[in-house]
Amino acid sequence: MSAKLTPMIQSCILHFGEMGSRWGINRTVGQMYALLVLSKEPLCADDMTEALGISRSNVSMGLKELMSWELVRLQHRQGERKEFYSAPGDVWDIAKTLIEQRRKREMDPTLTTLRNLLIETPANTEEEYAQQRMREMHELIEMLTLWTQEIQRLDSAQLGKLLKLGNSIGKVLDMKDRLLGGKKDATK
Amino acid sequence: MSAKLTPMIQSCILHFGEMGSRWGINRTVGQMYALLVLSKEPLCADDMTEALGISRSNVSMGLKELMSWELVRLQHRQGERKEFYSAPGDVWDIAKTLIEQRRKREMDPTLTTLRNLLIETPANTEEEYAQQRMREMHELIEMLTLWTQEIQRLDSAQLGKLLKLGNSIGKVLDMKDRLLGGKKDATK
DNA sequence: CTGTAATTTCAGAATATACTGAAATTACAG
DNA sequence: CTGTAATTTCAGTATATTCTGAAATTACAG
Repeated sequence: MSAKLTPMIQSCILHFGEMGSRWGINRTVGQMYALLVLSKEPLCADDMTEALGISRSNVSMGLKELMSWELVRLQHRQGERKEFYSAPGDVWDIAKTLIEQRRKREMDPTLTTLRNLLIETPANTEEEYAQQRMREMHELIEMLTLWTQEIQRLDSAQLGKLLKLGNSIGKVLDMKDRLLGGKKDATK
Repeated sequence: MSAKLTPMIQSCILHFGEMGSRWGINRTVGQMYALLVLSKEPLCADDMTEALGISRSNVSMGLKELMSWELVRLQHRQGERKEFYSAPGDVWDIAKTLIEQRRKREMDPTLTTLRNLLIETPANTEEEYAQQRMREMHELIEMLTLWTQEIQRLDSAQLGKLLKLGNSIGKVLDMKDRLLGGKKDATK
């Protein structure tokens, strides 16, 4: 990581690099994305090469990865071949994309696998039990999937209000409790 | 992966092994956990060694990992040195633990880092902009943290009702919209 | 205590992942 | 078209992770 990044920005980039490896994306890709998010202006591949001190080809592969996650916007400039990249201006958009992509990569394949195993007829008691567990997992993951879909509908203006209200999630869940026929009546 | 697992159970275990590597836990640990979840009876380390065809020491390290995630229960039997392991009987308990642990590993360190960077005084315009993004990220992650805490309060009985109602999450969010002063009135 | 059946640790081997530089390809200004 | 400035690909290398077997440690039945 070489030129012209201030210590503060460097620290942040390094941290997201480390975190990146705990998510599916690797360290370098994490760093690249942090760099993009923290930059006001779109960056070209060479900017990233220089800022992070990694090879040009590594940047190219990282960008490909970020594109496949739909986390970056591509921009051209008049009369220039060079391509410029930027992250969405709204962090909630970024978060929603991450949630959506992770759902696709982590939940969808599992739902498919479980469904296929659940249509088989259990051969013995063990399989009966195992299928029961699979059924529960399937049900749960399907619900989480629904959940993530609903989240996609929340735009950042709504989210902003939510934030302003403090812990209103708690209130929403309390409301849900009533909705679900908790012991108390609907007027609290 | 050797003895006595039926094809159906094998497939499921292999799948969760693959998925495991997309989460923080590695393939073997994923397989071990699937095996535990699908088994009615608690298993000892040797059972896992045999069922998955991996070394005894690998099982030992995997169990250590699963213990650190608090995903397994440890049981002893009268007059035996051997230890037996099992997964919680309720998949929602498992999911809640996963959510909680991932929060600890993925969000908490980031919140700390961001907080530390945000108390610094920006040295120039770039840092000002960068700090603004960091502030937004911090706010968002803090909210997600609150969210996960609320989720911990949901017990599986409540979740069961939720499932029965179909897509009631949508309804809950609609209700939230109204709560947040969406444009429409509260009667839909 | 003591013997032994169990678990844990750890250095080295196997495997998988990430990174690089050089060569191939592509896009477009002129 | 053509030349060139850019991006992409990929084989080889470097690095990191996972797995193993052997040795060390631990727990407890007797």
